[in-house]
Amino acid sequence: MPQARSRSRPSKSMLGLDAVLAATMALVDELGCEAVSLRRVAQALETGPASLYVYVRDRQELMALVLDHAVADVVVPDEGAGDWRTRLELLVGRIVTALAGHNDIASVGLRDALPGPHGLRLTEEAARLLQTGGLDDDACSWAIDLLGQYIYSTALENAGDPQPRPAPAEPSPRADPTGSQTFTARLDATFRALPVERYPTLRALAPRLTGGDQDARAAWKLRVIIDGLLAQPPHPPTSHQDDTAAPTPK
Amino acid sequence: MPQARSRSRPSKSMLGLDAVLAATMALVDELGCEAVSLRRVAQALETGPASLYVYVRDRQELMALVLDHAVADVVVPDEGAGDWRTRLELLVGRIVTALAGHNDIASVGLRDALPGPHGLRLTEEAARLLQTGGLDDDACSWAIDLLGQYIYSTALENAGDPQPRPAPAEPSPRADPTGSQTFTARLDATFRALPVERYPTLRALAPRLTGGDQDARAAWKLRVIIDGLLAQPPHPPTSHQDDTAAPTPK
DNA sequence: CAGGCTTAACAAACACTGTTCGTCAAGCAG
DNA sequence: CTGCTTGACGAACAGTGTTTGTTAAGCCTG
Repeated sequence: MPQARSRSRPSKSMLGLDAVLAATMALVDELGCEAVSLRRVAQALETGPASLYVYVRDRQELMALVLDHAVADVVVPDEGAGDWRTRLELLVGRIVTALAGHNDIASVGLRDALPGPHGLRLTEEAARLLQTGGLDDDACSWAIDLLGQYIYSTALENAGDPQPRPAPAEPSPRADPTGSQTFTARLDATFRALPVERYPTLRALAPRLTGGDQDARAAWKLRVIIDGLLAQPPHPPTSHQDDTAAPTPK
Repeated sequence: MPQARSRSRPSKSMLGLDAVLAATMALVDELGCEAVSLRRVAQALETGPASLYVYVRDRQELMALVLDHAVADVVVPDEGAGDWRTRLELLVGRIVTALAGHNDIASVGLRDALPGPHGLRLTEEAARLLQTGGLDDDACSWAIDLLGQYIYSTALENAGDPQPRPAPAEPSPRADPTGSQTFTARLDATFRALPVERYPTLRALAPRLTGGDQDARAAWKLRVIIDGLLAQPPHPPTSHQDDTAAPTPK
């Protein structure tokens, strides 16, 4: 029996962790992760930066909580959605979409964020589906790792320009082409400007390297990964055979 | 004559871009990417922070140059190394090893860095090998994308603790288990501490999720990706068939 | 040689950043 | 009433990236 929590309602409105997360998420959507400072969050809540430390230990922890909050509404596909593979593709796709909808929040997951409760919920489901697919425990564990990398990388890639650039007061119409465009556009320009004699393959692929529908590309990459998982021998022999293509030259 | 100090030394002049990159790389190796500030780089070079802006437009550009510098010494496997697949696995493995050897420098590539000359050189070779393997242009382009995500994510994962934590003066012997260990160790602890009834699969996989040899894991993941690439139909029909497993519910 | 021009180097400053410390107001336990 | 906890917050600290203006040196032109 939990003792009735004294809802202390002092002078101010007890801003609460949820309000902090919501405000931070809004700022992430608008300005991008790096531009979100504790002072801006506090300002949006009409308080001082030190007040946030009641609910959060670090800026890192705040961003990790926001990252987890971003996937809170992802629902796992139920049994009627299809077989395990269809369900897994659906699940992963939903996670990517949820993350990509909040600017570059996925970059937090790529670096140093431990999975939060919602992330763990989705990870559990993904692992369960992989086991249903017949993967053994080792493949399952490493597949979870690989899928995590795919999810965060792809969400970040689909998130669009990570730096909306606060738009200086006078945006010169004939701006420097290397600084004003989208990241994808700059990458495209880089490939198209390559000298043909030194980079024949990349020049030939240049139109395709950055083009195409993002969702179709993401779905294709996910299909590649799952096909690759299914191509692994379901039961690797007891001894390691890692000398076939080990990337350790030393 | 206001100043006849010893500072104006001809030998002091011309610190050079290479010296800046070398100093930055050393600091990245020692402190990690985020802790590298322009002031620290300048201090290592015995100069002021503004001097760096002669060679570099941004901090971003500096880090991008360092990232490219990190793969400068990667040699592409020659024709005697084996077939295209063996050569590709060797090439990618070398890139991952080179990046992982410089702390969390790979995080720069995951975010916002355009490929530099050496990155382009290696990308060209990877694309060439993929074409040799029989992949069509679309698959080749998207495979380059996928391999890039794999390379940076895996290099970052293999780089070890991204925050060496400057070690406070009084490291309490009974330290908080959530703050003092390696990231991998904390992740491992997170999985092992999960309630069994809610996360049965993750709890069962917990020992394997974070364990194992990093190089073997990386090689396995790369094998999965290439197997998946080979499993794709070599010639997708002219029209898109992206409705089979598209992750866009809308 | 003088004069101009370019370049590298820097000091100082600006507008911020994350984080900590000390304090203050409110509610509750004794 | 006193204590004590909890949340809120002003002020400050030690940094941060970047800009600006000012030097000193080298180099080309005349």
